[in-house]
Amino acid sequence: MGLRTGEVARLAGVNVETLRFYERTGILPTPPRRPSGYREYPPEAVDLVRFVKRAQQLGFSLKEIRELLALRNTTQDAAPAVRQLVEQKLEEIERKIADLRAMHEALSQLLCACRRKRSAGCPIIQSLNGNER
Amino acid sequence: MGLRTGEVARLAGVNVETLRFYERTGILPTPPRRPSGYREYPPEAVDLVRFVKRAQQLGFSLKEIRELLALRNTTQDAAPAVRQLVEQKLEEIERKIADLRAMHEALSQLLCACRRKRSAGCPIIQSLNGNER
DNA sequence: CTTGACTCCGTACCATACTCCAGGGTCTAT
DNA sequence: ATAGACCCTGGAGTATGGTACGGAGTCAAG
Repeated sequence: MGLRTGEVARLAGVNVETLRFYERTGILPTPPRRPSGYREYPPEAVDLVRFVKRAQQLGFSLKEIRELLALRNTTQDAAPAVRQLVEQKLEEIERKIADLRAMHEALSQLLCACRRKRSAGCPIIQSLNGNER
Repeated sequence: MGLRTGEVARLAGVNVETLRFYERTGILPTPPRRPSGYREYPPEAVDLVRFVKRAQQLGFSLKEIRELLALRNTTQDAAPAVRQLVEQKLEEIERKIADLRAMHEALSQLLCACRRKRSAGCPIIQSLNGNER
């Protein structure tokens, strides 16, 4: 009563080959197999794949996503190194949110046709123009 | 008194080749040239490249970024098609912000070690588990 | 017990976004 | 006037993230 590749793929909105690719590259854990060799995924596999897809849309690479996923198994008494990684990721996320907000603002401005005072530059570009990073 | 490729590249934190690549693929406008053939970039070119880099970190492809950049020249009386594109982008941005916030929440939870009641699943994965998109 | 849909594997191929030459010209400081 | 740092071009090469394919086995329904 596990899911087969085709079912997981359909439910998660990806190609079957993508599942194999994720397995090969360590994003997806290797699922148990039937005697026939067929993979039998637990239902959580679908959530996992959806997570990966969303995280990609947020600009995270598969490598980074692997790191994020590794944090799942972090015990409450996480090693300081892990805590540090999490803190770093939190900052990164905060930066992304700030950037997206600035971009949102710029686009809104553009939309509401509230033509700014002959602005000295394009608002869209200036939106993500924050000081060095 | 324009900037040369090396200067723009250094200031924007990219490779010189990347500038040429962006020019070839229509991300950067072709800059004026000296008689010698050397490119002379206006200072805004640096902002432009930085914008591209940031937008990429937010999960936008160069194709999408080209579209965003095209919106710069949108007049206040933008065609309805353009307005629609902007609205669409705004929604996309809102979704990304929501996803990032969820991710932030999940990671924070993990960090403060406030071990949840034997949660039925991993908070990180569940963070981006929102209903179909 | 066969048909049609599905799965397996390995390998090759693809698109995107760079990145690196080679072989040559330019610029400026000494 | 020449060294050393920089720029030019076209084209090949690389990394990432898949996608496609061929040949073979599996499985449920009729």
